[in-house]
Amino acid sequence: MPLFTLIKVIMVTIKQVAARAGISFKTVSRVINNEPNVKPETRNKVEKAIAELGYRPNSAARMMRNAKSGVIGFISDEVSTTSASIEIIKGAQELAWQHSKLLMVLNIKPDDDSVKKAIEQLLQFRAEGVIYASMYHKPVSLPKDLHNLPTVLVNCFSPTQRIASVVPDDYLAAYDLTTRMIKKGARRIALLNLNKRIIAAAERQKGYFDAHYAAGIQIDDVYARNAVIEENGQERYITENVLDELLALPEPPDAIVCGKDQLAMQVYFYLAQKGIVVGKDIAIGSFDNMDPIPQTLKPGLSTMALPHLDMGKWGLQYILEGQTHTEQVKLPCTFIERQSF
Amino acid sequence: MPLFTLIKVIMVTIKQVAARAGISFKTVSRVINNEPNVKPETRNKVEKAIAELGYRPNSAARMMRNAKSGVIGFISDEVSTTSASIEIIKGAQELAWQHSKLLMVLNIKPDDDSVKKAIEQLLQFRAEGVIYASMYHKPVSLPKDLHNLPTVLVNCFSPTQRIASVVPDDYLAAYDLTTRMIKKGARRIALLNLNKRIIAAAERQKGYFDAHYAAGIQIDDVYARNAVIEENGQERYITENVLDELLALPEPPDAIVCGKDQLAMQVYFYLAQKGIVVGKDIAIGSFDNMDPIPQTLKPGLSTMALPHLDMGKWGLQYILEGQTHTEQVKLPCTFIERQSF
DNA sequence: TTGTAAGCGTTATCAT
DNA sequence: ATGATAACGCTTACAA
Repeated sequence: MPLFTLIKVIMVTIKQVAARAGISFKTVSRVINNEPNVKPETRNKVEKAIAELGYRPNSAARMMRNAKSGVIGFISDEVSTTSASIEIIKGAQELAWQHSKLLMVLNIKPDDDSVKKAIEQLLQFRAEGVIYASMYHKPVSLPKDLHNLPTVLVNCFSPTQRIASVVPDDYLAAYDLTTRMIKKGARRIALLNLNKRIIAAAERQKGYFDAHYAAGIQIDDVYARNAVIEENGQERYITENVLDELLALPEPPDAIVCGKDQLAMQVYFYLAQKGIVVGKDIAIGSFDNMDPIPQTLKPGLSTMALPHLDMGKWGLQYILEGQTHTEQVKLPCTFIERQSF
Repeated sequence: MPLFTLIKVIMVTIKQVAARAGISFKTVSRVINNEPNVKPETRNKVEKAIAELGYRPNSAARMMRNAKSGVIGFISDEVSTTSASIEIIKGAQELAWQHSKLLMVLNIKPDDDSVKKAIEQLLQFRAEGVIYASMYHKPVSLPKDLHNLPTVLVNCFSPTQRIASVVPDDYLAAYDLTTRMIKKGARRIALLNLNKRIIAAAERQKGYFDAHYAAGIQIDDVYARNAVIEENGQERYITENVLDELLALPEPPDAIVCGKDQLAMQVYFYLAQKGIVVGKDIAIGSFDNMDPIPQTLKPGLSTMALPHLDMGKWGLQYILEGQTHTEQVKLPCTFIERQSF
C-alpha cells in the first residue's frame, strides 16, 4: 500500500496560511521574507498558522519571480572512482550550504554529448554556474558553447578556452616534500614517478630536481624513474622492476619519493619482502593522502595531501563571486607527517 | 572584468520565440512538448526561432504548473570519506539521469539539526523523494517528521521507524567467500573480523561458520578473531597481534578471510615480512573491493565487492516507483576473483 | 491546426 | 501596517 502518495500532492500555499491567520497573503509573504513593517502580533499569528499547516515556501515559484535559482551545477567526469571526487564535491557542497545554495551533481561519461546534455539540464534549471571537476589533474575539452553559464574547472584546465581553473601545485608539493627529506638527512632520494604523460609527473619531477639544486645536492638522473607505464592505453605499474634496479645501484637510494600512495604501498610491500624497514633503513614520502592507504600502512606514510577539499571550495567561491577572471590558480598541497620519514 | 554577468540575466521565453516565429506562444509550447497537431511547417518555423534565440524551457515555471519537480534528494552522512559514497551516488545519479531526474546532493554532519536542515531544503524544492545514504552498513536515526517526503535508506536502516532500506547481504557474502575457499582446498580458514559492534562483523561471522558447517568442516572458535577494536571511541587495528597468535597455533591457518581490504593490506604486509607468499603458502580473501587496494596489492586480492552502485540504483528506483513498501532489501555482493586464492 | 484565457505560488508595486 | 493587483514563464482547458 502506498503510504504517502496521496498526501504528497497537497502542498500548503501562502494563501492557505493567510486564510488560516485571517489576513491577506501578502502579509504572509512579508513574514516569510522577514520584511519590516509587520505588527509583532500579526507576525505571531502568521507564524502559528505556518507551523500548524506545515507550510514551506515553494522554491520553484520563488525562482520564477527572482530569476535566481540558488542552484549550482557540479559536473564530474568519471574517469576513476577515487575518493578524490567525493572530497571535491564535499568542499563545494559545504560552501554551497553555507551560502544557501544547492548543488546539483551530474556524473558524466567524458564524451561531448554527455557534457552537453548535462549543461542543457543545468541551463533549464537556471543554474547560477557550473563546476566541472576531473578526477586527476589533466586537460579537458568542453563544448564550445557554454551558453554564458559561468564555469570553473576544478582539478583540470582547458588548453583551448579561457576558463578559470584551479589545480594542485604539483611542482611546489614535490619541491616541499623533497626538501623535507633532505632536511631529515636523505642524500640519495629516488623518484618513483607516475606515467610520464600526466601533468603531475612532469611538475613533480621539476620540483624534485629543483629542491636538490636549491639544497646544493647533486642528484644523478638515474634516481628519477617512472614506475607507471602505458601499454596500449592501459596503465601498468612496474614498481618491482624499478626498485630492483635502484637497489642494485652502487649507491642505492636512502629515500624514495613515490608519485602516489598506491606506489608507496607497493614499495612498502617490496621492502618488507627484502627485510628493509621503512622509516629506519629508508625514508618514504608520497603524494595524494588517499584515504585509507597512508594511515593503514605501517609505519604510517608521510605524504603530501592534494587539496581536493580546498579546490572544491575554491570552485564554488568563484561561482559565487560571479566569475571575476579566467586565470588558473594553483593551490598548495599539505604535508601530512607520519612515520615513514 | 566580469565576462558573462550581464548576458546571463536575459533569458528567452516562449513569447519571444513566438514573436520571432510569428505565431502564438501556445504553439511554441506545443512544439516544445512534442504535442501532435502542429503543422510540420509551423514546427519548423518554431524550431528555427528556438535555435536562433537559444531558448530553453524554464524548469521553475514548468515545475509550478506540473507540481513535479524532477528533483530527487541525496543525503549522505559523512562519517568517512571512502570511495563507497561516490559509488552509491553514481548509481543513483545514473538511473536518475536515465529518467530525466536531477539529483540534489547534500552532505551532512550526522547530527539531527543538519539532517533537518537538509530535509527542509529538499521540501522547499518539492523534491520527489530522498535517498539517505550512509558510508557503512549501520543503524541511523532520522528526524521523526519526514513531512511525507518519500524516503529510502541506503546502506543503513532505521531501528525505530518503518522506512524502506537496502543493505548488502553480509551474511551471504561471507558464506559465499568461505565456501569458495573451502572448495579451493582451504581447511583451516581464519577470520580477521571487523569491530564487533559493526553489523557486517556479526553477519559475516555467521556466514563464515555456516559455510563450514554446510561443508561438513569443523572449525575451532580460536580461528575467528576481531582485528579491529575500539578504544575510547577510536577504532584501532590489531592485525599484527592477532596474526602472531594465529600463526603460533599448533595448526596455523591455511587461509584468511579479512573483514575489509585494509585489513588484507596489513595482512599482506605482515606475511611479506615473514616470507610467507600470498596465493601460494596461504589463501587470502576479503570484503569491499575498495578501489584501489585490491588491484594494487600483489598478488591481486580476491574480494567480495559490496554492491554500492547497485544499492544507489535500487534506492533511486524505489523513489521512482513511489515507495511501494517499507521492507528491508539485501543485495548480494559479487566475488571478484584475483590471485590471492 | 491554432489561439485565448486562466491559473500555478510567489514577489514587486502601488495604494490604503 | 496591511492589502489589492500585476507579473514571472509555463501548461491546461476550452474556443475558434
